[in-house]
Parts: sequence; structure tokens; C-alpha cells
Amino acid sequence: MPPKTEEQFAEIRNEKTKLIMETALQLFANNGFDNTSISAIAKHAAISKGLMYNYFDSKDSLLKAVIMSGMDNFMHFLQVEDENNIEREELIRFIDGNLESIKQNTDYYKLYFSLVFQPKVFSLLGNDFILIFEQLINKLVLYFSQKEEKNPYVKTRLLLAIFDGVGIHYISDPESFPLNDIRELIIEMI
Amino acid sequence: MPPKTEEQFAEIRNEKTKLIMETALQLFANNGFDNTSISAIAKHAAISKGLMYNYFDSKDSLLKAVIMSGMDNFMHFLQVEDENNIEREELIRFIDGNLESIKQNTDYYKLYFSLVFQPKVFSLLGNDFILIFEQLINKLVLYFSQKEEKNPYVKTRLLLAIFDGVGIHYISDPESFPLNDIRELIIEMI
DNA sequence: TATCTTTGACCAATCGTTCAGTCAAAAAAA
DNA sequence: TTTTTTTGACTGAACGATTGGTCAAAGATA
Repeated sequence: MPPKTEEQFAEIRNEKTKLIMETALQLFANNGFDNTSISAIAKHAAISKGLMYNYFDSKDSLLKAVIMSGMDNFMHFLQVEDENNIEREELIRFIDGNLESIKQNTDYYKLYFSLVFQPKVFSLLGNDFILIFEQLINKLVLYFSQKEEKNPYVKTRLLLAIFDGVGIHYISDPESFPLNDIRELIIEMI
Repeated sequence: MPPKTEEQFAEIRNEKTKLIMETALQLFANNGFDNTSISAIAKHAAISKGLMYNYFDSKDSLLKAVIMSGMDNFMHFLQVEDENNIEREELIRFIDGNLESIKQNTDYYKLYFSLVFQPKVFSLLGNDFILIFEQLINKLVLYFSQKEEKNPYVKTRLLLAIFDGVGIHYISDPESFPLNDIRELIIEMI
């Protein structure tokens, strides 16, 4: 029989994994991934350097876990239903989810924007991003088609670009960026 | 007397400086700043490592020069006049300049977005960015005030955010992103 | 020769990663 | 209760690779 139950060990591992990932996200986002050493993460998390390698195979593997976790979190905010049809109310919920996600996960957005253009990093993540993105496009195109928008696809691509632009500007300057007022302008557009 | 005239040496230095900066921009943008070694830059530029240090004091100094040069280039595209007043025609020129700048300097935008959130890098650049940004805000607020827009400041912040969002999406996917059609939508907004 | 550009071996520092070994805690045995 | 055994989380010195940066010497040209 083990000295601790499996459940106890699992909880320890869960908490430490979470601690390491949260610390890593904070440092990656604000100092850059390549500029953040494992030593620095260990120091901030008050653990040893070796322990990180007990939980993650490599620095790349840690990065992947951090980004995937952030993406999961983002998807929960969106709450997009799987039906094909989409009502205006649901689109507004989607917009609010997007803006709320930006507010609550600024570090994740910083990390995302700082790495998304590096082919090496992008390939690390597989094509989950692309699939989710295409799914979003299809839904929004359908919505704007129903609204008899002149060019539903173009409007869709603009709207998705706006989310990222608003995200970047909010992150750069959270105090003075009028996020709530801009929400109203976006809703007027749809 | 030197073996070459001052002018000859100056031209050599100008050309080499340009070569190093262009090579560095390309590698910084696509592989990341910290992930690009001086040796790699030298190899791609077909010069020695030591020569880079003949032209730039440090890697940070090279980065600063690259970013500043990109910003100068960006400002030339904008062609914003110094008068207080701003006509619709000039704003459209400004939009077109912005979009054209994105098209022609994708590497610079990649580098910019990948570093802008790092406090260490941001402080390297001084507050030129902030000043230019505030100047743009003031001009656009004035324009939208003249158009009797409901909330000129909010509209301005949204428009500037849109430029960055469009830039990111175009860079991520230049082939399928409908930049020209989106230009029309933006112009309809102003 | 005189002068500036150019080279690449070299350095100390830091990096990601490894691994032999320590430790507290709890079940099992006494 | 007390002692022994067993477990896996945890540590940190050490390693090879790589980094930004230096510099004495060579190359080139008038």
C-alpha cells in the first residue's frame, strides 16, 4: 500500500501543475517566452528547477500546456452553441464573452500575440486554432447572410479582426481604453 | 589622407548598416528576437559576427535601430499633415497609407506585435510611440467631432484598434484576408 | 605606408536538461 | 504505541550547448 492515497497524490500534482503553469504564463507574457528561463519560473513559484521537469517534459511542453489551457478558457467564455442557426442575442453573448475574456486573461492574450507569428511555435499547437477559427467564420457568415448584409464574408473577417485589435489596445492601455463604450459601437455594427 | 574618401567610407557603412538591419528584421520577425542569435544574422547577411559590432553597440541597440527605422517608414506612409483641421479626403489617405504600410512591411508588424507587450522592450523605445499615438487620437477626435459623431473619442479608439486588428489578421493569412473589401467597410464607417 | 573594414577564435555567462539522492508522510508490522 | 518500510514529490549540483560580446590580427585600397 502506498504512503498516500492516489487521490492525495493526484491533488498534489494538480495544484503544483497549476502553480507552475500560472507562474509560467505570467512570466512568458510579460518577459517573453525565450527571455524567461526555467530558473526564473522555479524561483517565482518557489520550487526547484528540477521539479518543473517532474511535471513537464520540456520548456516547449510547458508552453504548449499553458497556451492550450488558455484556449480552453477562452472557449468557455464564448459559449457558442453547436446549432447552425445563430440569433442576434447569441451573437451579442459571443461578443460579450470575447470582451470579458480579454479583461480577465490579459496575460494569455499578451503571450498569444507575441508568439502567433512564429512558425515554430504555431506548429507546436497543431491546427486546433485554424479549425476553431473556421468554425467561427462559418457561423458569422451565416448570421450576416440572414441579415442580408452586402458582403457577409468580408463583414465577418472584419468583425474577427476587430476583436483582436480591441484586445491589443485594451491590453496596452487598460485604464484609458473605453472597452464598454466600444462594445456598444460593435453591437451597432452587427 | 585616408585610403578612401570620407564619402566612399560613408557609403560602405550605409550599405552594410542597411544590410544588417534588413537581415535582422527578417529573422527577428519570423523567429523571435531572443531566438535569433547574432551569429545567425551574420550568417544570413554573409558577414562576420564581429562586423555587426562594428556597426551596432549591442543586440539591443540593433533591435532599437530596426524598430525605429520601421516606425519612420510607417510615418512616411501616413503623410499626416500638421494642420489641426482634417478633411475626409485626408483621413481616407491616412487609412490607405496604413493599409499599404501593412502590406509592404509585414515583417515589421510581426516584430512590433511580438515585442510591444514586453516592458523591457517598450522602455527601450522611449515614448515616441505614445506621443505619435496621442497626436493621432487628437486629430481623429477632431474629425469625428466635426462629423457630429455621438462619441468622437470612442469612435477614434475603435478605429485605431481596427487598424491593428486588420494588420494582425492580414499578416496571419495574407492570401485569404480580403484587405481591399475591408478597406471599403472601414471607409463606410468614417 | 597609413587607415579603415573585416575576420573568427575566444571568453564568461547563461541556458535547458538530467539525475543521484533526500525527505516527509502514511501504511504495515511489531 | 512504536518501529519499519515504502512511496513519489522534491532538490540542486553538474553537463554540454549556445549565447552576446571582445579583440588582436589580416585584408584591402589609395
